[in-house]
Amino acid sequence: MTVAKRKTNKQNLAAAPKRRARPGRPSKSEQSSHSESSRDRLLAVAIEVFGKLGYEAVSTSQIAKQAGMAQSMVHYHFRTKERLWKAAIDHLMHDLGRKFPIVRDELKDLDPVSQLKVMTRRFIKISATESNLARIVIHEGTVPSSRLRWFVRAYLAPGYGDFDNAIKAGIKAGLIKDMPIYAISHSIISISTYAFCVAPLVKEVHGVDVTSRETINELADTILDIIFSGILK
Amino acid sequence: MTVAKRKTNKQNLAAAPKRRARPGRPSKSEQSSHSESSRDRLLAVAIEVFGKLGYEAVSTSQIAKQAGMAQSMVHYHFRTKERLWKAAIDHLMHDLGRKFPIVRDELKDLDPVSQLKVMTRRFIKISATESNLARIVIHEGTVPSSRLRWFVRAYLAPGYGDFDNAIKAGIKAGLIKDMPIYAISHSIISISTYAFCVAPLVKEVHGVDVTSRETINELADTILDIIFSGILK
DNA sequence: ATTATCTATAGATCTATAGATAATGC
DNA sequence: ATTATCTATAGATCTATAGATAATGC
Repeated sequence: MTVAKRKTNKQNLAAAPKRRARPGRPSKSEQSSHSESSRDRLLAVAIEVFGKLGYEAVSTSQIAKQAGMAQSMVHYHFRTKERLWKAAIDHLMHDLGRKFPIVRDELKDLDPVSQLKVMTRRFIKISATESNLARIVIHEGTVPSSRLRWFVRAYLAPGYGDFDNAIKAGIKAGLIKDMPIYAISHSIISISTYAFCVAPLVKEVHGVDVTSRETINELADTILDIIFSGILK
Repeated sequence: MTVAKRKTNKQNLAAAPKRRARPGRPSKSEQSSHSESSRDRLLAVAIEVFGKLGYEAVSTSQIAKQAGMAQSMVHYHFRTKERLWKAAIDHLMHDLGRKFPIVRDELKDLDPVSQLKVMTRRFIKISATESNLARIVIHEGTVPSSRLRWFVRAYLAPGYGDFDNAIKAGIKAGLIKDMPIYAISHSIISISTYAFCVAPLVKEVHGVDVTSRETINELADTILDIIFSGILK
């Protein structure tokens, strides 16, 4: 019975660091050759591949292999695949919070519309430079699950809340049209993330590389313009 | 060695029809008890679950089970999982073409902006009632693959082309701002699909059910308004 | 003793094929 | 003979655990 070699989707998403193929705790000199701890490398790879392929489609072997260690290390550090996923999200959100520091305080003196503009441009930049967040949100958002509920409670609801509040204030101040708030925030968020999420699709359809600096700026300008004043002249 | 029962994501996405658990070609009377042929049932289930979970995350057993037949029937009808995926896309696109008939001819007499408005509203309605298309696009769009290239060539490029052309004409006529065309079409498409794609997320965050008729209409009105004239008063 | 690594393996599940079985259609 | 179904199975892969091994740190 000849069985065709099973093709899985392990298409070299990143180069794996050389694996030390012998058991036992590594010596300090060995450790320092990787700047990151193995736990951190697992997290970094997890964020990448969970974003690209989604939770179910990724195996712990793939992750370990790309991080350059044995599959069992995933379970040594995180016990289960699900806990690895949660730890990866925590790591990602903490990281983003550090790289793109928090919103509201420094914007206090601006009117709500100016606040919203700053927030939107910042959000576009985040989506462009860290598209894994938006990808993970979309992968998880299509099906109800305990992971989704946890993610929403822990991170997404507060994030949406910032946008919702600015929009609400803008409507109250008579600056923004009186439209349903959820519809406005989802519009802003979708338009700010989509193209970066499906970068390979955009490349395929329009030949545009949305990861290049100039394209990101061009897209950001266009998106801001559309959101606030539409495409009509 | 006690191994925890493996939890896969087979959370009853739909009720399976009762399976006839005996071999041999079914008699005609048996056949007519299902209105659809087993091939069509497989396609319908495939569209649903590939949309929800993505290609890799779905197994042929899950699909067969939900369609109420043995796993091997997938291979009898489609030979491989990949061919099932392609057949499902073909079926879906053909179906949509039938339900939402083609664009350009009947719109010839309108100015480009009016054309674009009609196209956008139609696209929103498609996304709302058949969210599997948008979901599959997003699942496939995040990673380059042969499936993505095929999908773009066969269906997506022509679809985007319609929008691109209307936008181009609008810019030429001086009605639409001179912004990059790809940026405008991706903006329209993202804003028209996102909320329906991540319906469970919207439900979780804002408590809004985007599958209800009134919400769909409300969202469509808001989206059209934003795209063409922005959120500012 | 603790920590961090590896190899080996259990038991479930995955895709695909082989082969039995029963109805249809010529 | 052809078509449409099923059961059984091969061989790969998946998650998780057990247990060996080697370095660190007390």
